[in-house]
Amino acid sequence: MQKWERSQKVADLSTIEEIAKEAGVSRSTVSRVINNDPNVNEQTRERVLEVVNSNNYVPNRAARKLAGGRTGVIGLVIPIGVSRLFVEPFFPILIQSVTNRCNQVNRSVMFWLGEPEYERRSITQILSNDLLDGVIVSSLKDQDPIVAALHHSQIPFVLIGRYRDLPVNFVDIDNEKCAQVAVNYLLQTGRKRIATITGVADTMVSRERLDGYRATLAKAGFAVDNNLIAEGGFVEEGGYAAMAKIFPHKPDAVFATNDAMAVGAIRFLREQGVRVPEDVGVVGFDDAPFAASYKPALTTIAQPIGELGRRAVDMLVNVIEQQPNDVMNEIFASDLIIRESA
Amino acid sequence: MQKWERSQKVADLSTIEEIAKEAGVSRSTVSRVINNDPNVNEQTRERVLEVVNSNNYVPNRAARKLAGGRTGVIGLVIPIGVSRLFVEPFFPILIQSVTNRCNQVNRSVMFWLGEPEYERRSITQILSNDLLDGVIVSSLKDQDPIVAALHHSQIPFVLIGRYRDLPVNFVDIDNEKCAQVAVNYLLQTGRKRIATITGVADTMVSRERLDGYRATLAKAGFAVDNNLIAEGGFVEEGGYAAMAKIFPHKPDAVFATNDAMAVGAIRFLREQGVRVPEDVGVVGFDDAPFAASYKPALTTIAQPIGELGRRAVDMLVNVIEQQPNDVMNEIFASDLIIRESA
DNA sequence: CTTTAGAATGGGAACGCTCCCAATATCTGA
DNA sequence: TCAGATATTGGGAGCGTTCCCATTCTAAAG
Repeated sequence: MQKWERSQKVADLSTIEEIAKEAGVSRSTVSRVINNDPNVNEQTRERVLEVVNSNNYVPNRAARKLAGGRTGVIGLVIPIGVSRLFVEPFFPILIQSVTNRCNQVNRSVMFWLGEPEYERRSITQILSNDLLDGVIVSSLKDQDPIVAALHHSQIPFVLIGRYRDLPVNFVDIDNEKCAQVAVNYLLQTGRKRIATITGVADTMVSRERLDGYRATLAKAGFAVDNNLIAEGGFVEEGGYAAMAKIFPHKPDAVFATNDAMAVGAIRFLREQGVRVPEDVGVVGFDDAPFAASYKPALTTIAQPIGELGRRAVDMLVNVIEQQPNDVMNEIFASDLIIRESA
Repeated sequence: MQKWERSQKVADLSTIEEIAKEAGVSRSTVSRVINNDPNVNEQTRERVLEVVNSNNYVPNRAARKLAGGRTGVIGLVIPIGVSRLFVEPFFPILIQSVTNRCNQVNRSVMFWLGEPEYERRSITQILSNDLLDGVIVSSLKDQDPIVAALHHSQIPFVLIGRYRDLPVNFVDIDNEKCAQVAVNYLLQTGRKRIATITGVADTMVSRERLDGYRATLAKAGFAVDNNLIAEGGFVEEGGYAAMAKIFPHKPDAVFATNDAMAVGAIRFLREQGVRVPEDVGVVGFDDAPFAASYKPALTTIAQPIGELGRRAVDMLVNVIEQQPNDVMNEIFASDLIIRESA
C-alpha cells in the first residue's frame, strides 16, 4: 500500500510548470535540468532535482515529442512468424536483452512481431509512428522493404544482422567464420562426409553460414556434395525433415545452423537407430539454453545474443543522440562449445 | 522500390491542417472524419477520406494525446525473469497473440519484461507513461504492487490471470478445474500415489492448481501426502529437482503444472531407469509446441493461450472505449490432451 | 416570404514541452 | 571603477491535435 501512495503522489505535481513554481524557478530552467543542460547553476540544479524527485515527476512524453524533443521510445521489429519465434531461443533472449537494456538507459520499447508479411500499412505504421526515436530490426530477409524505407526516412535505426544492399548501422557475428570453425572441428575429429542443414533461404545469415561451410570444405580439399545440403527453415521439424533428405547420402556429420534443427536432426537419427556422436556427429548453433542438458549435450556455436541486443540498443542510442555521419558496425566473436554431440 | 516511394509520400502531407487545405475544408472537419464523428456531410467525408488515403496520412499520436485524445498504444507487462521467459512457451505465444491482435485493431504495443523486481521507478515509469491508453499484465505474483497502483490510477487495464484482492478486469482459465481433470484422469487410469509439481509460490495459478489437486484427491477418498508435493518454479530444472525430491516417496504418477517441468521430471525418471508411463505416469500443462513430438508424447492440459491474449486485447480496447462501470471477467475452457506420457 | 430548428462547418484555446532569444546577474581585466 | 564577457535565467512561440462554442447553411413550418 505504500507504493500505492507513492503513485498517488505522481499525479500531484505533474507538469513542468508546477515543478518550476515549487522550485521557484522558470519552466525553462526545469527543462534545462531534466535535459542535462550544463548552463545551470549547481545549486539551482540541485534544488530543482530535489523537487523533481520528491514529486516523482516524469516529463510528458507526448508533449516533449511535440515540442521537437525525443520520446525515449525505441521500436523493435522482428519480422518472423510464430513458428520460429517460440521455437528458437534466439528471439526470447534477444527480446529480453533489448528490453532490459532499454530500461537501463531509461527507454521504452515498442514492439512489432512478424506480421505474415509486410504490407505498406505496417511499414507506414512503423515509420510514421511519431512516437519512436529510433528502430532496431532483427532477422531480416533479403530485400526486406523495411530497410530501404527506414534508410530513406530520417529515423535512426540499427540492424541486428547485416544487410547487403545499403550502408547501414548493424551489429552481427561473423557467420562465415563460425561455420568455418564448426566444420573445421568436424574435419579435425576425422569426419569425411559433413552435411549441413541451412536455415531460411533469402537470408544473409543462412547464406553466410552456407558459404562458410562450402569454403571450409573446399579449402580442406573436399568436394561439396549438394546432396549433403538441405534447408531446415531454422525450426525443429525442418531439421528433422532435412536430416531425412540427407540421410540416404551417408553423412558422418552434420552442421546444423541452429540448435533447434540440430535437435530435429538428432531425433531423426535416433529413430533410424543411428548413434550420435559415434556414427554421426552433430554440431548446432546458438547454444540454446537446452543445449547443455540435452542428451546428448549439444556441441554448438555460442552466439553472444544478449550482447548483440545490448549493443544494438547502445548503438541506436548513440545514433539518436550524436547523429554521426558514418554508419557503425560491430562484429562479435562466438565460440565453439564442445560437448557430446560431436 | 515501390514501397519506398510510398513511404516517401507519407512525409508530404503530414498534418491535419495540410489535409484540410487540400480537401478544401477546415481542420475540425478533418478531425471529425478521422474520428468517425457522425456530424459530417457524406460527400465531404468521402472527399476528406480520399485525401487522407492518397496521402497516407496518419495523425500525429503525440499531438493527439496531448490534446486529450488516445495514442493507440497498449502496454504489455510481464514481470518474470529470463529463465522462465525463454523456457516456457507460454510467453512467446502470449506475446505473439497480443501483439498480433493489437496490430489487427490498429494499436501498437509497448513492452515491459521482467525486471528483477519492481521498484517504484518501474511502476512510475509505466503508470505515468502518458503514451499508454491501457495496460495488459500477465503472470503476476500475489500482492504485486503494480495491480494496486494500476487500480488506483485511472489507466484502463486487464490482467491475464485473476487477482484476489481487488475487483479487476481479467481473462483466465479455470485452473482448479484443470487440475481436477488431470488428477481425475490419473485416478481413472488406476494410479494410487499421485504427486504434483507446483510452479512458483505466491502465485494464484500455482495455488489454484494445487488446490484443485488436493480437492480432487480428497474427494476421491485419498489422503494428501505432502511428500508428494514439490515446487518446481515452472522451469525444466525445477521439474527435475522436484521429481528428485518426490521420487523416494514412491509416486506412480505426477501432475506437473507445466510442460517444462514435466519434461524435467521425465528426464529425472529416465535417469533412474523408470519407465514413463508404465511405471510412473506424467501429465503436463500448457500443451507446449514440443509436447506432441516429445518422447514420450506429453499428455497435458491445453490452455488456449492465443485466445487468452486476443481476448485480453479486445477486453482492454473495450474498456478504453466504453469505460464500463463494472469489471469484466472471462474464463476459458481447457482440454486434456491424452497422448503417451500418462 | 419569414422564422427557426437542426445540420454542417470553422476557428480559438489548450494540452505540456523544447527551442530560441532577450534580459539580468556576475565576473574579468585594465 | 567600468566596459565587456560570460554565466544564468525567463518567457514567447510553436509543435499537431481535440474540444467546445460560434457561425453559416439548409429545409421545413408558419
